Amino acid sequence: MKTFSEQVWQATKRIPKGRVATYALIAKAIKRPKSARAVGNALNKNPYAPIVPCHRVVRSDGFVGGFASGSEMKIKLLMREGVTIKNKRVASLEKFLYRK
DNA sequence: GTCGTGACTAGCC
DNA sequence: CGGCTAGCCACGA
Repeated sequence: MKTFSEQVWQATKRIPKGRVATYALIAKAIKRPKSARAVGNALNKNPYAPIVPCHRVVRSDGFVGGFASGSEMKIKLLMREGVTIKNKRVASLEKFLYRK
């Protein structure tokens, strides 16, 4: 058990390619269902940029919030992995949502 | 030890 | 349906 942030990064790393997860989902995965905000904070500071697929984490409404590297880049990456993005939002989020 | 901030969410109007 | 408000949490100053 390390810092909250590290748990977030680990949870994010296990997201399979072609799938996405929401901040709330990550928060729940690390036993902190109400820390969705803190989750976003952790990813923002994430020192494992190339290791942690933070681009696979979106908001609960499927909207691709802001990203350290730019939302546009993330969207491009997601689409490349097979995720459909529409107007900066994940189309059929439930379809691509990663469920444990 | 307290305050302010942010990649959030759900509820209300 | 769209916009706004309040509640949450972790972290740095």
